[in-house]
Amino acid sequence: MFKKILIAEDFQDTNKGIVEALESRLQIETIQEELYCDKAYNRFKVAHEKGEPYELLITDLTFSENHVPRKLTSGKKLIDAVRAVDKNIKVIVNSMIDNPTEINPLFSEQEINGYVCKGRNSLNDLVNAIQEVYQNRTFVSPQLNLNTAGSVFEMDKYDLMILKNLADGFTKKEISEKLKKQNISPNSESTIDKKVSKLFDEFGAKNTHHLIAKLVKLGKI
Amino acid sequence: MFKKILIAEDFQDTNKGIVEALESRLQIETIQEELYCDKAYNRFKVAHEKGEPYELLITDLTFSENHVPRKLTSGKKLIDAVRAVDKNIKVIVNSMIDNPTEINPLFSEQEINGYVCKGRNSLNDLVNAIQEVYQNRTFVSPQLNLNTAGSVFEMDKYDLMILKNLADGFTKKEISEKLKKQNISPNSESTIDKKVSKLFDEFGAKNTHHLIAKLVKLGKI
DNA sequence: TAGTCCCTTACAGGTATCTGTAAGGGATTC
DNA sequence: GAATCCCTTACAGATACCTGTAAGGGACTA
Repeated sequence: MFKKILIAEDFQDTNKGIVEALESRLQIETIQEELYCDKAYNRFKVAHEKGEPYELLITDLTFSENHVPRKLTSGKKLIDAVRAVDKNIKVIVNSMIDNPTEINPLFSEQEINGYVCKGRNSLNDLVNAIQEVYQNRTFVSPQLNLNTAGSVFEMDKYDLMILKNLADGFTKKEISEKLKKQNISPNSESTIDKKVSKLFDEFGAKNTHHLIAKLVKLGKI
Repeated sequence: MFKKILIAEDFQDTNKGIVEALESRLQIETIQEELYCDKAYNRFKVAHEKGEPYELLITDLTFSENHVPRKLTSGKKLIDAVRAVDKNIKVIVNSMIDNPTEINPLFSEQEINGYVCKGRNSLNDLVNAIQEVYQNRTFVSPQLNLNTAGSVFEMDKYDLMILKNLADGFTKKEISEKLKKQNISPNSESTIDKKVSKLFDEFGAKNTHHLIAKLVKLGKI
């Protein structure tokens, strides 16, 4: 089993819950917790330089702001920083995000080893994840179905781009002109009209205001 | 000090972190944790009927869905249900929400006794909150400044209502008619036009799509 | 080759949004 | 009372959105 684990999680209650669970359920010599990405990174780096590196990083993705100035503002940045020093360190992300479009890039781009979605079973999932990752396997909380990322529930990139532009205040005419400049087709205002109207049906929206509000709430925009 | 405390929190790691902290820092005979509102309510009711009531409820506001069918779907509903049985039970809300417009009604309408905002100091805040509430005082996490609720950064209720209706797909004409039916003034389409246009400036939005997207992202709608 | 299907596009008409002007009313000040 | 300020409202014109129709083209099939 891992001998040294580093935990980065800004919610104090969650942080303590994880430490307590790991101490009681796994045989790990050193479990170190930090509330800030920067502090976690410093601790990791010092240990690495002393030749006593951490073998596993467990980190949240979002870290709230407060008065303390920060260099590393998110779990993603922490992972990048840590991997730049030690590209072999194992990483498990522990977050409340359950959107496959956000989680998949963590595996494909940042090559994390496990993803645990916070919830009613997350401590059990986390223990399982640690054991799986220790065996060089990846782990994903079972309630997540990452395979559905490209399924019928996912909007295609084109539709998403249109909606993002609308949400950013561009008119359909402006979007049409943008597309023409970039030689992206289709690009007529009429087609954009129709694409958006189709999304009304798919998402049960009455108009564009409604659709945008829904999609932002769903985290798709 | 309280003898019986009931905790409702759906994140297992957070849940355990709270229990562990309270057990180690406060002298409380019974600390009962539940992951579901319904289960928490049942446990509360049984204890009440047996004449061994819980004296304090600590609850989150949001509880994620899963396959388990639920009657009580949020902390707010749990509080209402519990207070309907025992109007004297003390309630502390422990949530990550930091928006005064959402928190203030908890005090004014649901008459909660304390609010702890999850974060890097939330376990310490929670311990303080329990001690304050035990002394019949209210407690709010110090990083929250609920007094700013009506300040320049907060939108007034009227504007918010208009934007919510727009985000729900109603046209300004429909909103105007709604207001007239409810005898709420002002209610002309023209005034609504102007209110929204003013918000464009305040929030740096180009049009209504942009404004709605921004406000949803800010959690105000 | 002809027929079919689907996507793209243009266009038109109706509706909704956005902006500006102007008129009226209440509150305050002088 | 008169002047001023602010808010509400009506109205008008320009722009943007939404829907429907129709024409054209590419892909596929018979």
